[in-house]
Amino acid sequence: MRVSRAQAQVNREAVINAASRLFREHGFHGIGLKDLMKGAGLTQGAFYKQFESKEDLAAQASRRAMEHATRRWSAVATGSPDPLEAVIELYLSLGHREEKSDGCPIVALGSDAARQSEEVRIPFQDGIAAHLEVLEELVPAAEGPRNQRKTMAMLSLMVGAVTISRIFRDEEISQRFLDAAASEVRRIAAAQG
Amino acid sequence: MRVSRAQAQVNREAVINAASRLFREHGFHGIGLKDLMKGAGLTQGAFYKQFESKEDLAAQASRRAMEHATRRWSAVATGSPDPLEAVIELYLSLGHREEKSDGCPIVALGSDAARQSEEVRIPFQDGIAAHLEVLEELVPAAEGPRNQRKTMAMLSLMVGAVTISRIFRDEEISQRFLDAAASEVRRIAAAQG
DNA sequence: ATTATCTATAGATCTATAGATAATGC
DNA sequence: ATTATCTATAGATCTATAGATAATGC
Repeated sequence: MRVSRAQAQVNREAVINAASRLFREHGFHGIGLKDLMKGAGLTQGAFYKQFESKEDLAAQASRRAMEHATRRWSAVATGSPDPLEAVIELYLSLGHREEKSDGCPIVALGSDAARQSEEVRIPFQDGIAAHLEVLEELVPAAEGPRNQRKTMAMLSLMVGAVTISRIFRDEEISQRFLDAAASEVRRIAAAQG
Repeated sequence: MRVSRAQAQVNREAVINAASRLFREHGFHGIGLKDLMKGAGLTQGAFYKQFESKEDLAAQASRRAMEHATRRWSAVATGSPDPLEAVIELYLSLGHREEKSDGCPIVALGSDAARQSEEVRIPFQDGIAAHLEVLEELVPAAEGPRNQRKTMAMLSLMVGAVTISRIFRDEEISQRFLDAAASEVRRIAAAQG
C-alpha cells in the first residue's frame, strides 16, 4: 500500500489540483474530504498524511487556482497583438461564465473567501495583486497611482460582471453584462484623466 | 406550546429576517437549521411547519435581503441632493465592507448564488434587476440600451470592488479598491458616448 | 379538533483519528 | 524500521421526521 516518496509527492499534487477545481465547482463547504480525495483517485484515509486540515488544503488549492489563473492571463496577453483585448475576450466571455471549475477563483469563491481565515485569504490576496500586475502592463499611459486605480477598477468590474452573469441562466442577459463590462474596461484602460 | 396564527406569522417573518442576516454572514452552507431557528428564538423542530426545506428558506431569505438592499439604495438616493453620490458613498465605503451580515447580498452570497437552484437564484435575479432600475434613474443622458449598458457596468464594478475589498484585511488596500471603483462609477455615469 | 412548537431521534455526512497492511528506504 | 495508503470508526453535526404537549380556533 505504501508508495514511493516521489509517487506520494505526485499524489499530493494531484489532490491539490483536483481540489482547486472541486472547490471552485462546489464551494469550500460544498464538498467533503472523501470526494476531494476521490478526485485524485485516493481514499479519505490518506488525507492527513498529506495535509494538516481541510483548511490547509483549501489554502493550497486556492493558491494553485490563483496562480493558474494569473498564468492564463499572461499567456493570452503575450500571445496576442492586442493583449488587453485578448484578456477581455478570455475573461468576459460566455465560455468563462460556463467553465465554473476552471475559471477565475475570485468569481467562484470570492464571497466565501472573505469569510475564511488568513491562511486561505492570503493566496487570494497574492493572486489579486498578481492579476493587477498583469493588467498594469496592458494599460498605456503613465505609471503610478493613476494606473493602479485603473487596474483595480478594471479587475473589480470584470469579477463583478462574471459573478453576476453566472447568477442568470438566460444567455442574453449574461451576455449583456459581459459586453457592458468589456466596453467599460476598454474605456477605463484608454482614458486620459 | 402552540401560538396564535398571528404569532406564528410573526415568528415566520422573524426566521426569514434572521436567516437573511445569518446566511450573508456565514454563507448558505455555513449555518444550520438549528442556529437559523435560534436566531429567531425558536427551536429546530418548528422549522418544517414554516418552510418546505432549507432551500425554501434560503430563497425567502435571499428575496428579503435583496429587497432590503434595493430599498436602502432608493432611500439614500431620494434623501440626497446628489443621489448617485449618496449611493456610491453608501456602497463603496469601509462601513459596507465591514457590515457583512447587513450588506449587499450579491457581495455576501454571489459566488454561492450562482451554484444554487433556480428557486434561490430567481430572488437574486429580481434583486439585480431592481438595483439596475434604481441606478437607471441616477444616470443622466438618454434612455435605452446605452444607459442599460452603463448601469450594468456600474453594478458589476461596485459588487466586484466590495467583494475584493473584503478579502483584504488591510484597510488601506480595501480603501484603494473602493476609491478606484467610486471614481470609475462616476465616470461611467457621466460619460457621453 | 387542530396545530405551532417542543424534545427526541433517525439516518446521512462531515472532519479527524486509529490501526492494519504492504511497500519503500536505509 | 519507516511510512503512504487503506479500511474502519469516533464524535460531531446536518437535514428531516416523529410524537408529545399545550394552546388556539371553531
